[in-house]
Amino acid sequence: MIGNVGADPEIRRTQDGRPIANLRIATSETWRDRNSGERREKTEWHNVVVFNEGLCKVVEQYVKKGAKLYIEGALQTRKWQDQTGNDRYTTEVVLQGFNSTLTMLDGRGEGGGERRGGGDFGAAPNYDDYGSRPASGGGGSSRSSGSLSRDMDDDIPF
Amino acid sequence: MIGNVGADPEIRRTQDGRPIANLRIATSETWRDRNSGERREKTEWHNVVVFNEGLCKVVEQYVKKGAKLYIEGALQTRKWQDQTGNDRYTTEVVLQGFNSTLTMLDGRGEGGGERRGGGDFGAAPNYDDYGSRPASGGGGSSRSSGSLSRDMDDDIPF
Amino acid sequence: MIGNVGADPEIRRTQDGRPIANLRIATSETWRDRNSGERREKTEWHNVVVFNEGLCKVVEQYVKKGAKLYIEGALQTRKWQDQTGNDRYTTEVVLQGFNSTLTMLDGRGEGGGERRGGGDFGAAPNYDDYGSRPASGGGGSSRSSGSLSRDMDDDIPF
Amino acid sequence: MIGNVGADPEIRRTQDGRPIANLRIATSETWRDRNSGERREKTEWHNVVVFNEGLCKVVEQYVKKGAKLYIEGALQTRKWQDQTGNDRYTTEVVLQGFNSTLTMLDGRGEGGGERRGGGDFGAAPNYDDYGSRPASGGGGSSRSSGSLSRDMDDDIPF
DNA sequence: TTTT
DNA sequence: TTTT
Repeated sequence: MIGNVGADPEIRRTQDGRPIANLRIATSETWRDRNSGERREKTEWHNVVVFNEGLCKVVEQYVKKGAKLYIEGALQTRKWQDQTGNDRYTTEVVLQGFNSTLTMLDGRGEGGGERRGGGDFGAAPNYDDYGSRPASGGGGSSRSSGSLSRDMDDDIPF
Repeated sequence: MIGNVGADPEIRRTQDGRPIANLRIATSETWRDRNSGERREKTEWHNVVVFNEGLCKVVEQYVKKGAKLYIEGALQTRKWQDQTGNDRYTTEVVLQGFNSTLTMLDGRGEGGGERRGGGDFGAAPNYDDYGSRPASGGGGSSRSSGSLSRDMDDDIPF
Repeated sequence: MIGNVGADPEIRRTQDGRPIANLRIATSETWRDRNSGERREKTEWHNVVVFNEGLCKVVEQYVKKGAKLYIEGALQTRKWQDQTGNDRYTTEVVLQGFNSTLTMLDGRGEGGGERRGGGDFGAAPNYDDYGSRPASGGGGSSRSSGSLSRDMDDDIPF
Repeated sequence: MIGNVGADPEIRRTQDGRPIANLRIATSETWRDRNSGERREKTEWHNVVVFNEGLCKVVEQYVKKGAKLYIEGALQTRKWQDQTGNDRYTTEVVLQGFNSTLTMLDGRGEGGGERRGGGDFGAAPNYDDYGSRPASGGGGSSRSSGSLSRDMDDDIPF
C-alpha cells in the first residue's frame, strides 16, 4: 500500500515495554467520470498497526502527519464487542516484521542515528533497516552492533 | 520497484504497430556509514520495457524525466551478441500486463483523457487502468471507452 | 496475499451483465510456541471481490475450493447497516484490474481456452493475461483474441 | 517473485563469519499458442543472493532443490571483468533484509528451532521471522530469544 | 538447474 | 541519467 499518513502516529507501549504504533493511512484514487467528464476522487482509510520494534522506532522518529509511505504487512481482522455487547470486526494491516515493510517515500524525516536505506524502494531516504540489526548482544565492538547486511562498499572476501 | 525516471521515455513501434516503451529507472539508497558517520548514497539503474499497450499510452502521455514511479513486472534476461560475437546478457523488468503495474507516485502528469486511478497506490493520480479496458469488441457501444471496472459510485444491482 | 480458497467461488452478475466473483481466502501462520514448544497455527480469513472481467473468467473456470492463489488488490472498507440499523463495516480486497493480480499457484485448473502465464509468478500455469487483451480494434484479424503482449518467440522488428 | 529452486543452495561465509546464500530460482510461464494451439512454456532463471543472516539460516535449514519460494528483494547489477578483461554485468535479486522477504510456499522443511510464520503468505509454514528478533537488550528475560512480535494469543496490556 |  |  502506498498512501499518506492522516495524523501524527500514536505510539503506545505494552506493560513489558514493547512499542506499538498505530497509523491511519489514506489511499486516494482519482479518475475522470465517463459521462460527465468531471474529475472524481475517492479516499480510503486504513488502520495500520506496527508491532515490529525497529519499524516502531522509524515511525516514532520520522513519520509525521502527511508523510507518504509504502506499507506492506499482513491483513488481520480483530473481533471486539461494542457497548451493547454485539460482536464487531475491525480489519487492520499488521506489521510484525514478517513480510512487513515500511518505507518513507518523501524526503522528510532526516535524523540522527545510524540507518540505512535499501531495497528497490529508493529515491528517498529509507528507514527500513530494522531487519538488519542483529541481536547485537551488547558487547562493545564498534561493529558488534553492525548490520548483517553487506556494506555497500565493503569488500567481502571469502 | 519504486524509483525515478532518468530520461524521457523512448517509445518505439513494432512493424505491426504495437508500441514498446523503454524506461531507465533509478533506485537510490542512502545510509549513514557506521564508522565515519558520513552520509552515503548508492544508485542502481534498471531497464524497464513496457509491452502492455495501455501502459505504453500512460508512459507516452504522462511519464517524463524525473517522474517517480511504482513498477511491478517480470524479470527477464535477454541474450545478445556483442561486436566480437560474444554472448552477452541483459536483465530487464518487463511489463506485459501480467502481474504488471505502473503507477505514478507524484502528482505530475495530469491530462486529458478519461482515466482512473486505483489500487492501494493512491495519494496521487494513478494511470493504471489499462487492465480495465475490455476487449470492447467493436459494436459502437456507448461503453466503448468504458471500463469494466465498477464506477466508484455506481450502484451495482444484482 | 498468498492463500487457499475456502469454498468454490460465487459468481454473480450485475443487471447489465458484468460478472462479480466473491472468494474466501485463508492465510495461515504456523509457529512453535516459545514456552511450550508446541506447534501453533492461526488462520485468517479474507473476503476477496473480483470486478475485473478477465479475472472473473479465470475464477469461474479454474478456481475451486482448495486452490492456492496469489492475490493483489486494493483494500476497501464498505459501510452497511445491520438489522437494527447500526452502521457496520466490512473490509475486502478488491480486484478491479488496477494493480490487481490473481495467479494460480498450484497446477490445477488446466483448461481449454487460449491463455498465457506471465510475470514472475510462474512454476504453475498462470491465468492472468486479462490485462493483455487490447481493445482489439476490429479488423477481423485472426488475432482478434490476441494478446498485445509480445509472443515469447516473436521476432519484434522495429 | 514466485519460483522453484533449481539446485540445493550454496552457503558461503565471509572472513568475518557472515553467511551468504546463493540461489537459482526458476519462474516458468505456460501458455497456449494462438495459432497452433500448442502448449508452450518458457522458463526464466534468476540469481538470488541472500545477505540477511536470518534468511540465510532459513535457506540453510529448509530450502532444498525443488522448493517453491516467494522472494522479494532489491535488484542489483554487478560489474565484473571476464577473462579477456571486458566489462560484464550480472543482475541479481539481493535479499539484505530491507524490503526483503523469503517465504516457503510448499509444506516441506519442517524442523527444529523456534520459528514463526506470518504475513499474508500463509498456507504453508513460513520461516521469515528473522525481522522479528529484537536487539534483545539484555535484561535476562526468559524471552531472550523472543520475538518482538505479539504472540498470536498474547494479551497485550497497555 | 526447478516446477506443473 | 533520476530523486532527496
